This record gives sequence, structure tokens and C-alpha cells, in this order.
Amino acid sequence: MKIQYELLKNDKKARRGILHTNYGSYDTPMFMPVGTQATVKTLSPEELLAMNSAVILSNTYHLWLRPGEDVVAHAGGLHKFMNYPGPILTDCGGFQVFSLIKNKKKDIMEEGVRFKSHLDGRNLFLTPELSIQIQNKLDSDIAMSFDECIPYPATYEYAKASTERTLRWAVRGKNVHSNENQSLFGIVQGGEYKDLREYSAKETVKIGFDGYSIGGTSVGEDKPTMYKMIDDAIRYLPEDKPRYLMGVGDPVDLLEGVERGIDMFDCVLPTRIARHGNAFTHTGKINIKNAKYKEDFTPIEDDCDCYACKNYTKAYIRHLITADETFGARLLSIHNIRFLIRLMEEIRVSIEKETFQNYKKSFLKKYLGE
RNA sequence: GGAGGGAUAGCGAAGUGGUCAAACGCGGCAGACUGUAAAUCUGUUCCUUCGGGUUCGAUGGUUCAAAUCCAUCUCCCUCCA
Repeated sequence: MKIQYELLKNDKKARRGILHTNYGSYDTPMFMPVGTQATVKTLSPEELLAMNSAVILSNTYHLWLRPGEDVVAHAGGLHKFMNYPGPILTDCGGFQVFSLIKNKKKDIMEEGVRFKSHLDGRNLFLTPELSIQIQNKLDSDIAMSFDECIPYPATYEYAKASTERTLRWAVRGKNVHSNENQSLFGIVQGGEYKDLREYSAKETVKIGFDGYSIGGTSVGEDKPTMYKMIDDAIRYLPEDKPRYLMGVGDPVDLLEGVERGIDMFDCVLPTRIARHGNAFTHTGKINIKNAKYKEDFTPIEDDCDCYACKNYTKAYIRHLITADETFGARLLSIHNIRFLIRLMEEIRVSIEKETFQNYKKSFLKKYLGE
């Protein structure tokens, strides 16, 4: 069965809903941790479930190269392969074309994208059809349509041509999509241009998908520009389908996204900054490596219910990170993901009570220290 | 007792007359990170009232100029007895 979105309540544009999947029903708005290579770095599925995490995002490009989609298929699909009993969304590989090959030779053409493997340098050719076929085999619950993530800044001319091509790719991908149990999301592009965002959104909706995502944000633009990109696209997306803002996970941006009607977010931020020694707190991001935490024998946050905060002190986690011990990266990853998931939990309650604006205001006041 | 090697910034280690306040690594201090080529990357790390001041085991010397050359001393290592 395809995923179903059930809208429960609106608080202005903010939406409180439920995402029904083959692996359970989950509340939205939601945050999805990223497990690029079929694992959320340093964490086990059990740990993710313990922090009330739902969907995991994994990656077509990375699993295509290693271990190969056939290996995953022979294992019985991605759920079985990685022993994850919750929903899985696979990104299409478009972002990898944008990011990991940006300083090397790549050739984006109508047929697909030619580029070199980051593992062994061999020539690769990824097409919209291939991306979908790989995702079919991976057997994720949600597949993403193959897109080009437009760099910022981009000329209008480039953005227009790219956006139109992404639409053609979306049709091609949809045409070969054959997994009955897998939903397919379209991706709105359009760069920083209002009319292109409108065009991309309307045309993507015309093609018809199980959900819609907004891509091409958080690629170097400033925040007002990013919020405008969302505004320019989301107004044309249907109410009865989930809206997913790709690659966004800064707490401030989550609030701004929800305010505009986003239901799903994914981001590497909580896990990446964790490995680099940073923790989200309600009074802003902290760097646990700072000398001032050397003898701070209190949790990262007193009122946090995560495993790290319930059992360990800043001084200890600082020691682990400083000593390059993996347990430190795990504890901070747990805390940061739980922080964002708890943020979403509180956001959902506030939407139910129609107090989202107040919640946002008070959160930002503390978080930004204003 | 004899022969040789070595002592450089918190640590390791380059440098062997001027371009040396002294490469590089580690450690320290701080910053960045938004569909993960990221447990990565960047900055900084003698003192300073930013003019300058004081460094390369110690002391003395040669020289316009010494971490670099000479003398003596102190300590460390290896080999031979």
C-alpha cells in the first residue's frame, strides 16, 4: 500500500497530521534522521525507536555503489537488511550529483548525469529511470523522484532549464516506478525564482505523486531567501498530500518550515554536528569541547529525557569527544536527534492547541537569546 | 675508563651563518557544518601597552649578523672494555 496522509488540524498554515505507512502510523510534522549508508551513523535502530524516531532517510547513490541494490534486494529489502522496523525513505541521488561531484567533472544532460564514483573514480551514469529502479529494489517506503538540486546562486536561465528538465525526469521516473508498496514523491525545484518555483510546483503536482517535497534549499542561500523559496512553492501543493522540506534541520528552520505548512524534514545536521562535538540546547547550540565544560558535571540539558542526559555529564561527554571515543559521538547523536524529535512533539501539541505562534516565539526567544 | 651520537616552542620533530619567532605533526584554544565523499574542515597557539621584547641545554666567544661556527660546562643515548 502507498502511504496516506491524514490532516488532523490546522493552526494557520501549520499542519498537524498522521502519515500512515506499511510500517505504522506516525505523527506529523516530523523530523527524519539521515542514515545515508543504511545506518544512522553510530546509532542502532533500537536506539532510534527509543527516542521516538520514525522515518529514516537512506540514500540511493550510496547504496547503489555499495553494497549494490541487488545485495539489499537479496537480503529481503532495506528494512530486513538494516533490521529497521520503521518506515524508510530513500533519497534519489540528485543531491550527490549536486554536492559530492561539484568540484569534479560532471555532465548533466537530458538523458541523465555522467560523473565519477567517489569511491573508485569509475564512470557512472545515473538516470531518472535507474534511480527509481534502484529504489524499487531497495524497497524503501518512500522513493524520491530524481532531480537536479540547483546550486545557489544560479542564473535564471540555468534554473529554468534545470527545473524543466527535472520535470521531464519526474515523468520518466514515474513511468518506470513499479513497486506497489512504495510511494513516490516529486521534488519541486526552481532555485530562488518565484515564477519558477510556482511553475515547478504546479507542474509537479500535475504529474501526480504520493507526496511533494521542496528541494534546492539550504544550499548556501541566506535564511530569508530560503523561507521565500518555501513560500513560493508550498502554496501550490495539495492539502491532502504530505509536504517534505529536504535537507533542513536547524531548529529555527524547522519552526519556520512548520509555520509554512511543512510536514516532514530530514537533515544530517544533528548527527554530523554531534560527531563534531556540538549539542543542541534550548539556549542555543553548544560546543561540548569548550574548556568551560571540563568540570561541568551536569547533563547537557537538565530537563531532557534522552539517554545521554539521563545518564551522563557534559564533562564526561567532553572527555569522550576530546579523546576521540565513539561513545561520545553516539551520546551527542542521541541527544541531538532526540532534541529535534522532542521539538517536533512540542510543535505538534502547540498546533493542536492552536498556540503554535506562541510556542515558536518563546522557543526562539530562548534559543537565539534575544 | 674508551669511542660516537644527541639536547630546538607543552610534546615529537625539521632547520646547520642572514629571507628564523623558527617548517610539519600531535596536544591546547576557538570556529564552521542543513536531501552525509564530513568521527571532517578552518583559524589560532613565546610575551606584548602591537612600537616592540625575549627564545633554540648553560656560560663565554667569533662575526655587521648565530638555533646554525668555536671553547668550556651540564644532562641524555648507543657501542667497546
